[in-house]
Amino acid sequence: MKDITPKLINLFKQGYCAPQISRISKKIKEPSTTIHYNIKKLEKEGKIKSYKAVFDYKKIGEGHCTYILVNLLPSRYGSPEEAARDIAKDSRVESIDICTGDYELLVKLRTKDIDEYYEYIKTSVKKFGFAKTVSMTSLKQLKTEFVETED
Amino acid sequence: MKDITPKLINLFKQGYCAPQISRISKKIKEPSTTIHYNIKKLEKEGKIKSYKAVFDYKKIGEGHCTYILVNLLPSRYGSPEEAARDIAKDSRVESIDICTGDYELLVKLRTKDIDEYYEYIKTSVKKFGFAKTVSMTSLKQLKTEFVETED
DNA sequence: ATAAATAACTGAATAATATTCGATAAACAA
DNA sequence: TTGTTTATCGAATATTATTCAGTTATTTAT
Repeated sequence: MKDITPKLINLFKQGYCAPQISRISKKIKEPSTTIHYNIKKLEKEGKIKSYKAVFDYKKIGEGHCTYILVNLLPSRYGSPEEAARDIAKDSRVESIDICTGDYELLVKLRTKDIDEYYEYIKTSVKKFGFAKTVSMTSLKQLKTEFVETED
Repeated sequence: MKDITPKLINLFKQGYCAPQISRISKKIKEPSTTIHYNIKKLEKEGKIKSYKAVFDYKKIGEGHCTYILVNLLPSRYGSPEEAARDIAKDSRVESIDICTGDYELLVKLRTKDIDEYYEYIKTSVKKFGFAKTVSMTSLKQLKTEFVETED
């Protein structure tokens, strides 16, 4: 057996999906060629960046999700943006924002479990120069799990 | 001219996309029927929930993004989950998590501009019984749930 | 360890879908 | 107005997904 599942998940995180023109055509009752024309236009304008899969993260072994508010040591990087670019390289970092307020960065981290999360914090404090962090672990994600099923 | 664009964006937020089996087949050099079989399996297991488009939110007029940490009035709802379900109904709420820490909810809000954001806060404090909120407006998104941002 | 049952893989055929093309119509600019 | 660009859309073509059936691999039961 060749376990291609991890490869598929990885590709779907990058994209490798496409719009369903004929289904959209039926839904909004316009010719499929018109739908096609309009979608290509959205893509050319850069309004649509890609198409990707939505996962049930628990089921793919990435169930632990934590939002980390970060204060950076002023000494380590020239700017929060520079730090953020470095932090973003880790594939477990799902998103990273530079924000207003008491904390410069908001890092959304997905790990297998709390142990992997703890290990991440420990190494990152050193590696990136986190001066102070506040962690908010997600107990339940309501909106990302929402998928409409009516046709 | 029939402006289909808003309809398309709305549908793409729900799904209306599909995996590109033949492209994946070429990429990882496995027969397309094998790819097909494995993807269907992932779908049946619920590991993949749907396929969606990824937008450039600035370009589609949803450029203002704020993370709102929320304390709820204990009186209004029976549980934070109940409140979250109500809050999630607003299409401008991109995600909502029930979290550990000082604030029960983390709401990710996408609006056109700061004025719409302010209007949202004003009405939500009353409507959902927000006792206390802390707002972190995203100045720059280095990485989103979906794709890395290059600009 | 062996047999039976189940799950996974795959090529060939078919069904469904996207894309191209050319013609028309609508919107826009000078 | 007139010319120019943008948008719509049906018919033909190209590409892609899906089904099916045979095979192999893996797991389960005896």
